[in-house]
Amino acid sequence: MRESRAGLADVARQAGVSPATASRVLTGSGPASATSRAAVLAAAERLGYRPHPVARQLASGSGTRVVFAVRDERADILRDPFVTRATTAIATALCPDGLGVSVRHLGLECAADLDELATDRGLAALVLAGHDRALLDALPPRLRGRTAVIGAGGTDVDSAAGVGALLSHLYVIGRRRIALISGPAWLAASAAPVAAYRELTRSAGLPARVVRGDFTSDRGRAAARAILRRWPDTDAIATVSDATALGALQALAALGIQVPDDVAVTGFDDVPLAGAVHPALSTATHPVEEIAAAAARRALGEVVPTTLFPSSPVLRATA
Amino acid sequence: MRESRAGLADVARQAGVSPATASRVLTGSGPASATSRAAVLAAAERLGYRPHPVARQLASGSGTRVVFAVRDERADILRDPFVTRATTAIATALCPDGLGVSVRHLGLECAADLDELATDRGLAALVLAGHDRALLDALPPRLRGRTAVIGAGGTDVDSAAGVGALLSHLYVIGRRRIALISGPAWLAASAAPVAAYRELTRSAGLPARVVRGDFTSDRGRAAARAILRRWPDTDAIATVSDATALGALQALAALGIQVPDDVAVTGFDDVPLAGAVHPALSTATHPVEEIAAAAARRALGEVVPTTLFPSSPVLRATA
DNA sequence: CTGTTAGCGCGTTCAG
DNA sequence: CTGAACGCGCTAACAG
Repeated sequence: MRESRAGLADVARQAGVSPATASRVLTGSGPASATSRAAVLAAAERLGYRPHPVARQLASGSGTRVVFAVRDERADILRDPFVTRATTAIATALCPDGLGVSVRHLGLECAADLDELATDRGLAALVLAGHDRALLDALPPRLRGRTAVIGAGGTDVDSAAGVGALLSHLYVIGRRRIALISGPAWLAASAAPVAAYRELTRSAGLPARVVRGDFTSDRGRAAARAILRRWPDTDAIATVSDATALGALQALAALGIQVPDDVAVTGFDDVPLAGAVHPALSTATHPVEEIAAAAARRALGEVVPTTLFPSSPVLRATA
Repeated sequence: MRESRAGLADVARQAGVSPATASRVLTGSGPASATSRAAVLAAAERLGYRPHPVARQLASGSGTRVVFAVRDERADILRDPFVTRATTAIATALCPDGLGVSVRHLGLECAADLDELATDRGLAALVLAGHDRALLDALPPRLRGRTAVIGAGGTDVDSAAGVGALLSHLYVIGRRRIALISGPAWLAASAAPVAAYRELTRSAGLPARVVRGDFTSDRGRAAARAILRRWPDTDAIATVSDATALGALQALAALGIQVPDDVAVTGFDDVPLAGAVHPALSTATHPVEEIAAAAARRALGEVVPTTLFPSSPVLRATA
C-alpha cells in the first residue's frame, strides 16, 4: 500500500490537466471535456485518490458534522432506544461520506441553542427530533435548508396508520373497551394517534378512554393502573411507545391480570428487545435506519423523495 | 446578534497581539505571557469568538471525526442496545469539541478495513468494540495511539467482578445448581466471566454447567431449553447479556417454570428497558456513557486515567 | 516570550 | 472548456 497520500495535484499531473480541472471533474461541478474527464478519472483510480475531506470542507465552506438535536423535557432522552438507534443509523449512513454525527439534548425552550448551532462553522446539517411546528418556523435562517426532522414530531412515518392498524386489530380480535395511553402534550405529533383512536371509537361506537403518557415505562405503569381503576372492564390498552406498553404490562401482571386473555396490550416502535420479552410485545415496527439515513441526506441537501415510511403492525403475543 | 464570524485575526487585533500568539493562548499550546493571555482571552470573550473547527483541523492535520468500529459476525450488531448507546454517548461527548462520530461494522476478518481506515485523512481517532488481542497488535501504525477499545473485548469494565457478584448473590439466596450461558467463543473477553463462574462453582463445590451463548435472545432461549433438558434440577441461570437473559426468561415461561421461585435468572448490561419487563430483570449495570466518553477522549490522545469501571449488580425481580 | 512567514489540500473566482 | 491565481481560518515552523 502506497504512502497514503495522493493529492488532487498528483491526480491532475498524472492526467495532464490543471488541479482546477481535476477538481471540477471529481466534484462533478462545472464543465469538463470528455477527454479530460476520462483522463482525470483514470488517474484518480490509478492513484487510489481519496479526497481530503477536511480540506474540501474548509474550501467549500461546508461543515464536517451533522448534529442530531433531540428535544425533550428529560436529558436522559439520549438513552432512549429510538434516539440511540437513530443516532447510530445516521452515523452509519454518513460514514462513507467522511462525515460524523454529534448528538445534543435540547430542552423544551431551545431557541437559544438553535441560535448557537446556527453559528457553528463546523455544522454541515441538522437533524431534529421531538420537534414542534412553531420551533421549525422559528429556525435561524442559516439552518434553513440544512435541517430535517425525524421521529416523533416529524412527518416521516405514518403513525396514524400504524396506530390505526393496531387498534383495528384489537377490534377484530373482539376488544370493545379499548383504552389509549397517548403521548406527551407538548409534542404536536401526539395528536395524530389520538385522532386515529377517536375515529375508531366513534365510528364503532366504543367508549373513549384516553390517558396521557410520556413515552416512559413509569408513566405506562401508572397510566395502566389509572385506567383499570377508572374503567375496570377495559379489555385492551393501546399505547404509542413500547416503553409505555412494557410498563403497562408490569402493572397488569402485578394486578394478576392475564395478557392477552383479560387485557390485550400494544406498543409502538418495536424496540430491539420487544420480541424478547414475555409475553412478546405486539407493536408496530418502523424502518428507523432508513428514516434516519434519509433525514440526514435530506438535511445535507440531497434531494430524497419525501416518502411516508410505513408503520407496520407486528403481532406477537400481547394482542 | 453579530454577523456570526469573529476570526482569530479579529481577536488578535483586538488584543493587540499577533494571530500566532492568540492561537497559542486559545489552544493552550505554547508559551504566552500572563499579560497577553489575559488580553486574548478578554478579546475572545468580548467578540464571542468561536474557533472554526474545520480550519483548525486542516491546519493541525488532525481529523474531524471519530470512527466507532464494531466487530462482530452479524451486521445487525449495529442495532444492539449496547452499541447504539455507546455510539450516542460518544456523539454526545464529542459535540462540544466540534467532532462527530461515524459508525462502521467490521466483520471478524477486518485487517483490510483497518488498513483502509488508516488512510482516511479525516479520521481523528478510532474506537473499537468487539476486539481481539491479536487484531490490536496488528493495528496499522497510523492508528496506533489514536485507538481505544471499548465494551466486550475491552478491559474497561470489571466484568469478572460483575458476574462474580451476581453469582455470589445467587449463591446467597440459596441457589446451588447454577448454570451459565456464556459469550461467543471468538470474543476473548468471554473468558473472564466463565473463569469467575468456574471459580465460584469449584470453591463452593457446585456442579459446573456452562452453555455457550452469543448475546442474542434467540440463543438465550435455546440455551435455557438445553440447560433444563440436560440438568432438570437447575435452579438458576446466569448470563452475560440481558438479551440472552430475556430469551431464557421466555423459554422458562413457555415451560411453565416460575421465576425466580423455581429458577432465578440474571442478565448483564442493564439495557434501557431491563427494569421495565416483567418480572423485572436482575442484572449488572455499567456506566456506558462514561466508558464510551472516556474511550473517545483517550483515543483522541487525552490522558484519561485508566480506571476499571465498576459492574454493579442491580437486583430486581428475577434473582 | 513573540511576530513573521508559510503552508494544510482543496474549491473557486477570474482571465484566456 | 481550461488554467492560474487566490483564499478558506488557523496552526506550525522559524527567527527575533
